[in-house]
Amino acid sequence: MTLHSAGKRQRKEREFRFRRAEILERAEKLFADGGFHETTMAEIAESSGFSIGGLYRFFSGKEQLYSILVMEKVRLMYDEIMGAVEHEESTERKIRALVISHFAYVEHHIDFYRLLVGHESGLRTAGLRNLREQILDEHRKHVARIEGVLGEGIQRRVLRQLAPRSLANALIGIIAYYKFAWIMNPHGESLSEKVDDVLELFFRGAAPAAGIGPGFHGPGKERTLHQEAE
Amino acid sequence: MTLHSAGKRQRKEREFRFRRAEILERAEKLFADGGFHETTMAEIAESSGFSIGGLYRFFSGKEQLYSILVMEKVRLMYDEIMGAVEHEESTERKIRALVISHFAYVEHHIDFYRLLVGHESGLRTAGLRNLREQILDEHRKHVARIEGVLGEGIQRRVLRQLAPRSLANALIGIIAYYKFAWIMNPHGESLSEKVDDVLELFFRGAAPAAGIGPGFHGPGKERTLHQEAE
Amino acid sequence: MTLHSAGKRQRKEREFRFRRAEILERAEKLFADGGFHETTMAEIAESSGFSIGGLYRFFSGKEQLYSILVMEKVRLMYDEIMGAVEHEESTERKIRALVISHFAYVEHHIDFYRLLVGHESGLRTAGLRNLREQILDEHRKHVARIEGVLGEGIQRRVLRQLAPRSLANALIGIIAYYKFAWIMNPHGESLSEKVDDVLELFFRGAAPAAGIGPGFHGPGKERTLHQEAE
Amino acid sequence: MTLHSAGKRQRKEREFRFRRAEILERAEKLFADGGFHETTMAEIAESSGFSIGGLYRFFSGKEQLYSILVMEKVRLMYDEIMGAVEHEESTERKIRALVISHFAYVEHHIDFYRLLVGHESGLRTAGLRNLREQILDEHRKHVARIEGVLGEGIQRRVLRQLAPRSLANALIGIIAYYKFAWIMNPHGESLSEKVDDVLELFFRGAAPAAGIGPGFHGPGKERTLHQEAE
DNA sequence: GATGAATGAGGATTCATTCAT
DNA sequence: AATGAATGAATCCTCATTCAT
Repeated sequence: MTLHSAGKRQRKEREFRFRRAEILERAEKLFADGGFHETTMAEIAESSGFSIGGLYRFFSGKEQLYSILVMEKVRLMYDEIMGAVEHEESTERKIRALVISHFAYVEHHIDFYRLLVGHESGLRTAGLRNLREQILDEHRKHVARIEGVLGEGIQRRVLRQLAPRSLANALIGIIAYYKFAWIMNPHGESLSEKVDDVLELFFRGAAPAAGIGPGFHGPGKERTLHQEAE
Repeated sequence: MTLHSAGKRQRKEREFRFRRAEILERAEKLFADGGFHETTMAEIAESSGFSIGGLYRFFSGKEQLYSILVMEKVRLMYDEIMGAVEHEESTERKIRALVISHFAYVEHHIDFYRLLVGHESGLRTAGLRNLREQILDEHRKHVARIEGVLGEGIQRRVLRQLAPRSLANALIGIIAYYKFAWIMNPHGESLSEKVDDVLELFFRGAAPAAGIGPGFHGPGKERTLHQEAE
Repeated sequence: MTLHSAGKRQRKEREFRFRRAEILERAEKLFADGGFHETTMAEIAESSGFSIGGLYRFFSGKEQLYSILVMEKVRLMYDEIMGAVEHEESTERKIRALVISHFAYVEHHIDFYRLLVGHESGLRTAGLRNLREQILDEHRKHVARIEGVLGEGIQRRVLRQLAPRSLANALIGIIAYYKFAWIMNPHGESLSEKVDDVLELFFRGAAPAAGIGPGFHGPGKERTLHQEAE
Repeated sequence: MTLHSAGKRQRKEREFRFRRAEILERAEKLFADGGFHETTMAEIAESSGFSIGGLYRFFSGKEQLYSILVMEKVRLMYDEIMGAVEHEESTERKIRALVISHFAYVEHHIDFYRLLVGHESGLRTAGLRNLREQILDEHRKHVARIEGVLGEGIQRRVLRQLAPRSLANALIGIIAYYKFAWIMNPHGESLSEKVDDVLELFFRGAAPAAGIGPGFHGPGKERTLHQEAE
């Protein structure tokens, strides 16, 4: 009977998780469409096939539901992205994997991205202020890991001798804006096609290659900023 | 008497504008702290020294107040930024001016930036959906102007023969993320110091200059992506 | 100078009355269109060309304005109607004059009638409860005067030996409903054309004349109610 | 279980209707006392033993509550009245039944009558303008049915060859005013006692029967209007 | 006297959360 | 365990009235 109860409990447990996940999935869509305040517990209940009271068996309240939803997804997202990165060896392949997986994630989780982009970060209640901090923490960890990759690349002389933080800012910024632009505009083209674009710009920058063009000026700021003046 | 009344009306008019601006300023701070929904008209009234009813002489409602606040500031922001750009002649100075003025604007309008970053874009009501579209429109216009600058740079051979849109995405992305990172982190360092960082990364990219290092491979993707593998 | 001031005061007085009347006239239209609550002091001010504060020189508040408006008009109405009646000598001419002047008054004061018909009589505040009583009082006086006319008619054997109150109820009811029907329906036909209709029905009733038709049954209820059964 | 749930649902349904009716009943009293605007949702909630929010399970808002209240009652009223009429065969009995049931309805639904008499018909909002039209529509239907009865009476030679509309106006007018007078005055006497009064006046009019009195003049307006002058 | 800006009480409505069934 | 009816605090907005200018 111990075995039996154990099995029963396990099944219950599994079922519990399953239902919880289902609620989160439906809520994700609703929050993405309407934002936190515009979405009501009644709508979430309706949409997920539960009763209003039933939701409270899985979550202690609306804020917790929202926080858990966002945090779970944020962690999954960064894990998935960094997982792809860690499978690679060379710095360049890592960076390429980073861009690819970032883009793939948006493309496959549009609702979550819309939710995240539309997330009102200045929320006043304690629970949601906390959420904001947690999201930022995860983001910071993500940045740190990227800095690690880039720092390694610098040591390997694949990247220039700049502050890893600066390189990370640029890389993340370019990736983030491509994602934003894609989300905000009519999705004619796939984001995945832009991977090479991003890599090209991140690695080689916007200026024509040295030695080509009016003359060679050596690396550095001076060249970059005054080249045209000549 | 005409003169007298005219003067009076002008004074009233000026005072009206002044008070309205004052309300907006206070509201900006509150919205930045708490978001749209968490901020009440009563708080705005309290904070700006008006009665609740008084606010309605200046704005037809909370949504209008918020929308006007955001749109006025967004337009001012882009105008100020692009104004600085247009004073420059060379492409490189234009781009440098763009970065500088972007950064300066954030530094001088922290509250507004926090508001904009925390702006919940998934708001359901007609008025706020409209606001979202207007913000995006202004943003698109801004991007288009930057594309113009970059397109010119391409013609002048100061920038590589890439799609202006791609260059713009990269530049805006890097700028935006620097701003975001600065807003979100303890503001030890000034953002203005980072201008050269951004320019360096945007123009020259993350890879070491060609012709320096293990060998020269000519420009192009191949080099960029496989250099390390060698 | 006494004379002078007296003249001045008189002029002021006249002007005061004139302005007051003008306000009431404009307010009448607004109240007729929108009812008491839907009409704001600001609208009345706007419509009558006064400032909001200015209205309070003539009336101590909205309820008083409304009450005065209604009571003055109600009294004028009944006075005008009964004035026409009193000019007549014979009972029948008096009754005819009553109908005519009732109808004429509606036709010439549609706004006021709409106001009166739309008047919410169950108002809770002391001032408006009082108004309701006053209107009823005037109405009762009007009914009493009509009863007087009708009582006289009974004595003169021009009217049947019924209770004057009953005759009055019938007459007033018929008149009132004609007015109501006319106000509520597309005003194709003029109400004045209906005067003879009303008189015919009031005097002679709906049943065919005795002695004409299947047989004579003598006056009285029996005939009226069982005639058809035969 | 189907049976069980079905029973349960039915019980719920019945209870829902019951509570809804209870709210309407209490609201009727309050609206009758204070009119639409003076009555607050809080009062209705208090009076009917619900919480404020609870009312919104039954009605989508105050206007809907009011509209439903009025329309349901208006329809019931006319149905009940005309139901009594339709049970009769002869025109005279029909008319008598009409008067009786009109009077009975007022006597048994004083609150509703007060509400209807005090109903402010000039309400500005869309919902209440609509209500006004609906009330008028029902009234028009009622008038049309009465015209039908009277038209039939004309064909049966029980009523004079006048326009059915005119006869209807007179009958309805007399009935309505008796009701109004009764509602507005201290209710010493019962309205039902007045039925014969009304019928006598409607059928035979106010003038003495022809052939009785100073002389016989034959039927027609001339007699009616100039009799006294002779 | 005249103005109209300012006040703020008051009311309809929403919705997260609870809890009796 | 599950339900969903009930609660009532919280919020936006209106507008009669006042009063400084």
